[in-house]
Amino acid sequence: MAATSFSPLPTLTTQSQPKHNTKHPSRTGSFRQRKNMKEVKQLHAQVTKKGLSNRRTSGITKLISLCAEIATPESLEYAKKAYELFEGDASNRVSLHMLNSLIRGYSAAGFCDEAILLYAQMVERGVNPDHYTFPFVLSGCTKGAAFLEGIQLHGSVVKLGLEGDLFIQNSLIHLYAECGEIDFGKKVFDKMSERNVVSWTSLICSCTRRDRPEEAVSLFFEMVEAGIKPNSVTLVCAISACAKLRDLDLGKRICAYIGQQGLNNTVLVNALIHMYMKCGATDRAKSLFDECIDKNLVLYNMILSNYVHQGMEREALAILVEMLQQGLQPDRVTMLSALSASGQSGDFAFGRQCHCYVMRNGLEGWESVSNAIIDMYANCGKQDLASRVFDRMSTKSVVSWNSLIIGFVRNGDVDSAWGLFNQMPETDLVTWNTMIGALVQESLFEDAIELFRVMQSEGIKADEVTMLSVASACGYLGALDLAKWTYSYIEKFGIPRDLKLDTALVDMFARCGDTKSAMLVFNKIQNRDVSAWTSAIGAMAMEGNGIRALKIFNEMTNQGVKPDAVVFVAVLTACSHGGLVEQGMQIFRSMKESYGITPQIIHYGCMVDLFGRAGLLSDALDLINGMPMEPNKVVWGALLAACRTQKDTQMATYVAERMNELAQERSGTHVLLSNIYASAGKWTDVARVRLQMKEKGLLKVPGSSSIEIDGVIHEFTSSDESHPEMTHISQMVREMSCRIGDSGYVPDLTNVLLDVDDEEKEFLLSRHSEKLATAFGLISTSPGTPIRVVKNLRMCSDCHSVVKLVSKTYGREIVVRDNNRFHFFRQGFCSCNDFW
DNA sequence: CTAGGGTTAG
Repeated sequence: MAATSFSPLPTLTTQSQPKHNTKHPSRTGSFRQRKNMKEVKQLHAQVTKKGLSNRRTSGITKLISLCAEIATPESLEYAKKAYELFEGDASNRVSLHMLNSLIRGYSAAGFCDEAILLYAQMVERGVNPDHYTFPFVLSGCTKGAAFLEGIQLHGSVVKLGLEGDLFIQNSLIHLYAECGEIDFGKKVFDKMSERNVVSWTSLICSCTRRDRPEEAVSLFFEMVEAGIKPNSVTLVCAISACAKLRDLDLGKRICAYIGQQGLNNTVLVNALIHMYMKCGATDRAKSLFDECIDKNLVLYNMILSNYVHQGMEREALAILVEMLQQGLQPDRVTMLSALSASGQSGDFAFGRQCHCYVMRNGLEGWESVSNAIIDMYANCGKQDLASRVFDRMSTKSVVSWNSLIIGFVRNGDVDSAWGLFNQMPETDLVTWNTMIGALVQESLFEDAIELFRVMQSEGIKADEVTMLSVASACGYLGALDLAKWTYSYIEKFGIPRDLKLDTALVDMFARCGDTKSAMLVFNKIQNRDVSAWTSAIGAMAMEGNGIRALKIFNEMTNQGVKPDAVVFVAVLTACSHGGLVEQGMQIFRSMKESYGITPQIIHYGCMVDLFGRAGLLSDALDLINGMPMEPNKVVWGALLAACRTQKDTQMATYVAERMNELAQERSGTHVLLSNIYASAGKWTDVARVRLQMKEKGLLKVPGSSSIEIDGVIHEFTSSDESHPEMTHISQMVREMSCRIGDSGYVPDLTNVLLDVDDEEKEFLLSRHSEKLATAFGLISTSPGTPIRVVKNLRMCSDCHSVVKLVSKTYGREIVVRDNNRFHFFRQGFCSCNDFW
């Protein structure tokens, strides 16, 4: 009797995606696959013809086996149809063989669910799986990380008395370990009476892949000690563990086991080259690469991604051209690098070509490729195209959402990013880091801290990227208590401190006026780069300690660290605040002469400031007139500020006229600059640019001062009455004026830039935000406590005199941070010696 | 007919 086989067989729906990055469900397929499909079609035609039943059966078996090997959705469709043609008893050995092959095919293609479904249907029909079935179906589970199904299958293995089978045990080890349950795998491993090289390799490989490379390496040596000889697969796993550890010496020790087999294994050579590249042994990697006779796609992809990671887009393009000349067809991994390179270099034309290639070759079904396209468009400033790609994606994960919101943030549209953030079905650490960073970028520092608190309450663990944003927010708020809390948070939760975070911490303490802590952190930094040195020099500049800033700068150059344009801004600012005119001029000259750095407009701005603060207005003007570029608002602004302190109205008028002649500066260039910083993760610099924009009036912002009381930040803007304690504060301001008036204080009305009568001027002056904040500080803290105020603009001379007198009259230490430096007031004197 | 390997987006 011709019993039909059980049906239905699993149907591949369009949503069905391989669970693991295996073979791609390509529309075109490779040459090899096309050739095989031809054979499949021939076999299929033979099989569908009527003929002798036993001949058909062997044809079907052969067909299914071939299709399983090809393992593409198309070939699997054929395999399924072929099985339906089988007319024998579903439970006989031949049928079992066919079903095993089918499961093997689905597993190999990464269709985990279908493999499991086939297995289930097999059992349902009373067909007993054998010792071939389990390795096949378990391999599918491994690719789909189907842990629970794996446990069930493990149970069936035991029930069928197959738990002693070496192949099945090895499959189970691998399954558990790949699901992140390495200890489950180890349990199986420990119970084995006999272990072969595959057993060990499975464990080693999983440790490497699950980010436990140290364990992988120690297992490798354990295995060698147990007398098992590593084969090329073992070596590949161990070597990639070394690549992850960036440990060249360990890598070399493992290479000793390569032995006579030499380097005739492509995968091994690829792994070695990768390891050398990751460990920084570029020359060794390059020579191995050049010696390679059969450079394959994976090798090219590897080199390509390495170049892209290092920001070497030109070299990346050269590699891409070379691989095309070799006749290799770029795959999705290639495209990930190519798209990332186009984004990095902002090459929209090339990026679009990449997008077209992806569409032509049906690679857009891979989510990672579509995400990379979103990144590319966002990096090229084409956020609308990025959104369109996002909208068209059939499946999108949290990564896709992240890519889109990061694009909005990068393109300066934080509102849209925020809107999406609230809509996201799922968030992860990157999402939160992006949004916190976005708020810092927008100079919404308190909101950034608040969002960080929300993130904690959601149970998401912060990492070094989070803390980078939080630290720079604390720094800009000048909130010392918050800064200290942030520092201990990092210590308490063992958040890894990389160079970037250390630098941000130096900056944070410096901006909170705690130079001691800043330098303590700085002194412990190993391998300081120029940014780290810059933050220390910046700390000195903020104190007005020009001498020490210069000392640190010299120390840096003596240690062989090459100065960049940014560090000179810090050094020149320090000279300016310290009144070191001669030294400043010398440094400025040395930029070009000794370091080959052409001064940019920002450096000229510093010099104008330097001359201006020292009262050398005509020198400042000469410098401006001799500048190789057109002076901008910043340069003129520095001189104007100097005119104000020097009370040189004639020159002030001249400067004001020049400023009015300037075309309205477009904020576009600033957004651009802040985006450049944002893309480099330099949130501190981003915030600085944003603040500069505000100060330059590109975004109009009134003078404001803030003070932190018990972890809460109170902000005052001039003449703002909204604070709940305003009545008390007003009383206090009046009291302050009276008491310091007795010590001879006379308001300096030239600080009011409005044309109003003197009484009104005096009132406006008394409402300057730093006075309000100081008054609030006096009310809210117990006698003797230092008061710390942060002001967003330069302190006016009247407030400066008032705070000096208040510090004496009330016996308080008062610290005011203005937009570029600190003033420490004590006993009627200020650390700046009235020069700022 | 069975198990283990190299590249992979924010």
